[in-house]
Parts: sequence; structure tokens; C-alpha cells
Amino acid sequence: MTVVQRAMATEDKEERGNAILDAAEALYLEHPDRIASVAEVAQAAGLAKGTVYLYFPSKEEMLLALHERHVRQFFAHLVKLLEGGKRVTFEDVLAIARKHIIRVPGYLPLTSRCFGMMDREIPLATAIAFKARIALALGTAGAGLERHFRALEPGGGATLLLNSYGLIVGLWQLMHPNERFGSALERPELRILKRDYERDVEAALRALWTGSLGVKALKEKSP
Amino acid sequence: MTVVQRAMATEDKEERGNAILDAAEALYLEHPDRIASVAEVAQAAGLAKGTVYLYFPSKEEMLLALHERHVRQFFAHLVKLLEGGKRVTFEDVLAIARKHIIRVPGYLPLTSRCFGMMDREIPLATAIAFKARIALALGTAGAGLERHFRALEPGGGATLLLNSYGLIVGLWQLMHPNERFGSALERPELRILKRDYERDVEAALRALWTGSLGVKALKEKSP
Amino acid sequence: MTVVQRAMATEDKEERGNAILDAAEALYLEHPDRIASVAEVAQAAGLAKGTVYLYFPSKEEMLLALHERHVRQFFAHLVKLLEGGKRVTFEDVLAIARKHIIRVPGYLPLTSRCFGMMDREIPLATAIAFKARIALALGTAGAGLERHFRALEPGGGATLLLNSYGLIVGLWQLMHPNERFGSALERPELRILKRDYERDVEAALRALWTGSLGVKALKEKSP
Amino acid sequence: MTVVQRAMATEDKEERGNAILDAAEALYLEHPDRIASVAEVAQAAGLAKGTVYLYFPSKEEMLLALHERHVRQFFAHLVKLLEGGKRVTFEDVLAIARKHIIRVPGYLPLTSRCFGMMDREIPLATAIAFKARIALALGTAGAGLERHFRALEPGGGATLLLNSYGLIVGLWQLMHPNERFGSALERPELRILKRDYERDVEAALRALWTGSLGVKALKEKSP
DNA sequence: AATGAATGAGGTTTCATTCAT
DNA sequence: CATGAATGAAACCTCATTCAT
Repeated sequence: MTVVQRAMATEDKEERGNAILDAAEALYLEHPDRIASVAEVAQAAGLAKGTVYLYFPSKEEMLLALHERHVRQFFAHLVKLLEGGKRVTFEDVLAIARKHIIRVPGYLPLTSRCFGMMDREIPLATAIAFKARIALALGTAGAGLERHFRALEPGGGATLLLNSYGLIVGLWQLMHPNERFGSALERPELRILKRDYERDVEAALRALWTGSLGVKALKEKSP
Repeated sequence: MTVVQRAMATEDKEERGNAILDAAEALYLEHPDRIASVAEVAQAAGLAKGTVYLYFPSKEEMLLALHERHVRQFFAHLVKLLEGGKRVTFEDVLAIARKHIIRVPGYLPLTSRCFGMMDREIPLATAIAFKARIALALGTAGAGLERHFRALEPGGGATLLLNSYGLIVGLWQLMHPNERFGSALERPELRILKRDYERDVEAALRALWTGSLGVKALKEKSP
Repeated sequence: MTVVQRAMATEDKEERGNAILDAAEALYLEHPDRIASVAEVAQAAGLAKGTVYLYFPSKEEMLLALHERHVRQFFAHLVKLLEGGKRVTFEDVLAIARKHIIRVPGYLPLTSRCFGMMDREIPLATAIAFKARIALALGTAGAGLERHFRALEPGGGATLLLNSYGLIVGLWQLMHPNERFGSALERPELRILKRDYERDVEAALRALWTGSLGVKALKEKSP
Repeated sequence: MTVVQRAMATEDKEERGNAILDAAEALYLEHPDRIASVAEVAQAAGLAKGTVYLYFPSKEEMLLALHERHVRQFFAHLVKLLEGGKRVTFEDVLAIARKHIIRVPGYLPLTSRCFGMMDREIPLATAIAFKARIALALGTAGAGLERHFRALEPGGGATLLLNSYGLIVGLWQLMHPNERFGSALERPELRILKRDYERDVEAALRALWTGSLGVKALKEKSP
């Protein structure tokens, strides 16, 4: 990858925008408990503060762009799976979620943050545009799901994806803070909270899908 | 200048603490999109700013206390149901959730906020103490659930409650921001996002419970 | 004068507000070419930045308050003169203007700035309130003028004061920048701009009043 | 991407400089309450930001050039009048001022701004050069005035012009902000500020000239 | 000559918290 | 106990100007 001085070409610009997101992501992973200031992000990207604002209209929209990159990644892989021609099972979908959501460092915390931002800090038009892009992917993936899981009615694919997404994020928020409790979790009164997020969420997803599709549909390969 | 009585007895203290929470809640319901400043809360409670700090060590812990009041309310009703001697169905539990979580104004947004705070702003000891209290209620309710739903293994009641809670909150976060899109949701590309939270979350919960307990267990009355 | 730590009493508060204005004024006189930052003003007043905002809602309104103090000073002396019982001549009024406007360091530059601010930075309600207070003094002084100068029709006193004020400020703006030209003003082509503001403005005021009142009215003592 | 021709010849350069000033002026008239950014001016002129800097060394000097264009316009017409061979009265001069200053949209606000800039933002050499050009016109017009108004001593013409200019600008600054008060001006306490700038300034100028020249001189035609 | 990407200084304001009264 | 005046950190964003292309 060439480091350009000035991103003149459109593709250079895109690359630089991504470089900024990379820097923001790296900082976020270093300190997931705090959002770096724009100045820090700029410095980490080897740019001046003002330059960041050439690429993102506000700090919040920068974070949203980072989040969108995550989401797109997930959907890209999911759609690829669904349109790959092979039969797809719940386990296949779960594997995608595991690899491209659950185990991606920073995915969930950032998603959490962005949920909070969508209400306020993000201008309405931007929020709508973002959601419209997501909706497109959601529609595609939902339709794909319906092809593979015949128990799904029209629209049921998107619904199931939304429900799953909510479950993944909600459960993470519920359980994640406990991690910092450390050995306190061994105390009898807290024992009930000592859990393994990854195992739990997968079990919950399995239950959700079972309940949504029926036992047989979940187990059998799609035709 | 605000003239107030001094709250000397312990019960008076608790009462005043509750009055502060009432004020905070009222303000929160008026403007769910923003957390009132301590000054506003104090004023609404007819107290001075400094006085609030006699009752809550920090703003965050005040919000957490408010949240806890919500949660306790829910658990109290749930436990009462489960220990009431009558057979309990999923629909009964759902009704409690509907009445004491889903339809309580401000419950979900505040829960959302508190999730975000548990990581950072809340001192570890406070967070642990809070969670310990919740864990107690969770254990009781989980055990009660296991008595009514025989398909549940030991510990399965608490797990199911956690999963349900995560689903309720996560889905709300996912869907709630769309409300401000207004008529934009009619656009074809956003249509897929036009949903009814209450209906959706209940369907999702039903699926989750079905998948967790099995179809029969869900429908039959507990013995 | 006792310096209080915390300005609890209303009069202490007023005093502290004035102390802040004093600090702002002192800084302005040191560097008339730049408005000190709020941080600097606070430091000069021995206070923290935030404290300044307890007394003035914005930097601009602080400057406006400083300006108003100037203006009130002038009007107070003018009204005192006009209501003093003695006959008043143009020279008497001019002396007040000279002493309380023209020769007050910082009066004119600050007035200039405030003119620029009234359009934009000052909230409408504040601007109106400010002007209303000025209008009151203007009415009083104008009426006083009319009593002493019989050539003035009703309303003519305020008009003459406004015109005079405009002339004083406008001419200052026109001539003041030349001061920094230094010896360049000796060049033949700039000679025409080498002027003495105080002498010029007084001559101009004399002409304005002569033209407004008539020669005789200007010279004769009021009855 | 904006495609423009290169301005090579000197006259082309001047023409392009004027085009930039036209754009700046147009923007200024659209939003008299704010100075457009260089980027906006450039865009309005169909040029890139950097190109503006090929024609003006700084934003301030661009505005000054725009102001100078206004001033030259006024002086050109005034000198033409004075050197036209006909007898000239105050009313004739006033008509010029009315047409080429008072009623020119943007003239006064921009003048106001430029007054504020001359102290600081404009480099000394530039300020001197600008003033020297003005001084030349002022000398010419002043001398012309002296030929038509015999009551004027040598130098009195320039002085009277300066005084008049100061009065026009100063009064405008004093009165203009009130326009945004709208109907609030009807309130009794603000009534005294409800004025008509054009009428007022003309009356004031008439008074100034009367006082400077004497009643007779003002009325009679020059020989 | 023209472009427009990159720069980075600069200052306001908020508000949770403290502590003198 | 109650008050509310004082604190001060923290971070955003703009935009005039430069200079590589």
C-alpha cells in the first residue's frame, strides 16, 4: 500500500478515509472504554485534525462509518454464503455471525455506542441514509434466508436476522460488564452471573431459531 | 432560595432519595432523548444541587438507582406471580414483562444508558453490589421459573430470563431509533425497517421460549 | 474593600460581576487590538473560567455589559448636568462627552466592537433589553436637553444626541487607524489624513449643533 | 472540477479580480450578516479556492478591495459633479451620497467591517497604500468642494467630507441593529429608537453642513 | 496558472463535583 | 443537614492559508 501525500484520485480518497477508520479502530481496541478524541485519531493516522473533517463531517459520523464497515463485512459474508449455491444450515449462519460479529474485537462495543448515537448525535438524513443501506443488505440477506429455510414466510428472514442481531447485542451488553468483576464472580451470590458469553449467545440463538423455524427446519439441510 | 425540611431519620432519608429519583424520572420522561443535569434534577426535586450529592455519590449512581427501582419492580411482580401458587404460562410471564418493562415509559432507554455506564462510570464495588442484588432476584425468579416449566434444567430459568432480557433490550435499541424517521419509513427502501416493536419483541420472545422449552412446554400449564 | 471568597449576598455578586468587567477592561486597555479570551479574563480576575459564565452568559454579553457600564457612566453625568439647575451650554455638554467618552481609554474601540456584535452574536432579547435601558437614559437626557435648548422640538434632544454619538464614533473609526501609520503620515500624499481626532471631532460636533440649533441658541446660556 | 481559462494578460487579470469581487459582493448581499468564506466566494466565482489567492493576498485585502471599489465609485461621481462646470449645492452633493453610499446595498455594512479591519488584519503597507489612494481622491474632492462653497477654508473641504462620512457610517451603525427588533420597536420604551435612517442621516448631514458653512452658504448656488 | 487536499491554531461552553458558609 | 458559588477539564469544529500536483 502506497502512502500518498495528497489523495487526489477518488480511490486514494477512499483509501484515506479507510486509513482514518483504521486508526480510529486501532485506538478503540487499545482503549475500548473510551472514544479517542479526533485529535488522537488524526495523529494516529498521521494526519492533521482538520483533515479528518475533510473525510467525515463529525466525530459521530466517523464512528458510524466504522460501524458500517463492520456491518457490511458481516452482511457481505452472509450474503455470499446464502448465494453460494450450497445448502445452508443454522450452523453455517452461526459460524458467520461468530466470525464476523461475535469474535470481531470491538464490533459489539462499537455497535452499542452507535445505537446510542443514532437517536441524537447523528443528523436525521445521515441516519436514514445509513439505515437505508443496511436495509438493502438486510433485504437481500433476509430473502436469501427464506430460500434456504422454507419455514420462513416472506419477510420472516429479515425479521429473524433482526431478532438475532438484537439478541447478540443485548446479551453482550447484559453480560459484558461482569468481565471486569474478576474473581468477585466466584462469590456465591454472584455465581449465577458467571457465564460465558459466546456459549450463551450461541445457545440463545439456537433457541431463537428453533422457536422461529421449528426443530426439523433447523436441523435439516436446505434443499 | 429553596426551603426544605431536613431529612434526619433513616426512613426520611430513603424517602428523600426516592423523591430525587422521582424527579429524575419525571424529567427523563419529559425528554427521553437527554439526561437532565444534576442541577435540573435538584431543582425539580425542590432541592439544591449539593443536596443531591448527600443522597447519591454521583450522577451515574443516581441513574443506576433509578434503573434498579425499575428492575426490582419487574422482579417483584414476576416473583409474586411465580410464587403465587397458580399455574404459570409463558403468556403470564409475558404479561408481566409487557406491563413492567416493555410498556413502562423510560424503562428501556434508561436500561440502555445503564448498560453503557456499568463499564466505566460506575465504581467497581458499586457495580458488584448492584449486580449482587439483581443476581439474588434473578436466582429466585429463575428457580421459580424452573418449578413452573419442567423442561428447564437447573440454572435454565435464570438463563432464559437473561436471554429474554437481552432480547427485549437489544431489539429495542435496534428498532427504536427508526421512530424518528417518521414518514421516511414509507419509502420502499426503508419499508423493511417499518416495524412494530411491541409485536415483534413478543413474537421473538415466544420463539425464544419455544426454542428453549419446546412447543409443548410452552403451551401447557405448569402442574 | 473586602474580597469575599464566595459571593453569597446579592451585592457581593454585583461586585464580583464588576470585578470581572474590571479585569476585562484592564486587559482590553493593555491590548486594545485584541479581545482577551475568557480564560484570560478569568485569570486576571483571579477566578476560574467557569465562574465567569456564572456572571455572564457569553463572552459577547460580557463585553456588552462592559460597554453598557461606559455608556451609563456618560449618561449619568450628562443627566446630572442637565438636571443640575444651572444653565447649560454646548460647551458644558461637550465637556461631558470629552471626559466620559472621547478621553476614556477604550470607550470608542469597545463601542465600535459592540456595534458589530449587536447584529449577530447578541441574542435578540438581550439586545432589546440593552437598548431599552439605553433608550430610557436617552429619553431622559434628550428631554433635559430640550429644556435647556429651546430651539429643540420635542424629540429633537434625543435625535441630536444620537447624531452626536454617531459622529463621535464614526469619525473615530475613520481616523483612528491612521495613528499606526506613524511617520508615514508626513508623506505629502498622506498629509491630508494627518489630523487630530479630538480637535476634529469637537469642531464637527460644534458644527452639527450649530446647524441643529442655530448659532444664537448654541452660544446663549439656557434660561 | 471547475474548468476555467487562464487569465494571462494584465487586463484579464484585473477582470478576473473584479469577477471575484463581484462574487464576493453578491454573496455579501445575499447574507449581509455574515462574510462568506473564501471557499464560497471562489465557488461563486467559478474558481478554486487557491485561485483567489493568486489575485488577493488575503481575505481581508479582498474585502478591502471590494470596499475600495465602492468608495472610488462614490468619489468618481462626486468629483465629476464638482468638476462639471455647473453650480453645485448641498443638495447635489447629498444626492450623490444618497445614490452612491446610503442606498447602495452592502456599502455601509462593508465599510463598517473594513473600519474594524484596518487596525489589525490589514498589513501596514497595504493600509497606507489604500489610504493614500483615498487621500488623493479626498484631496481632489475637497478642493472641488472648496471652489463651490466659498465659506470653506483651505482644507475645509476634505474635513467636511470626512466629517460627513463619519456621520453617515456612525449613525448607520447606531441605528441599523434596531431593524432586527421588528415589532418590538413599537413598545413604548423603545419607541424613541424607532427611526428612519435615511431621513435622519440626511437631516443630520444638513445640520452638519449648515453648521460648517453657515445657512446662507448652504442655500446659495456656487458662483 | 489553476487546483483543492492538507494544515492546525484557536477559543467557547458545559456541567459534574466540591466545599465554604 | 442544606446550600449554591466556584471549579476546571475536556474536546469540538472552522476556515484562512499553503503548496504539491
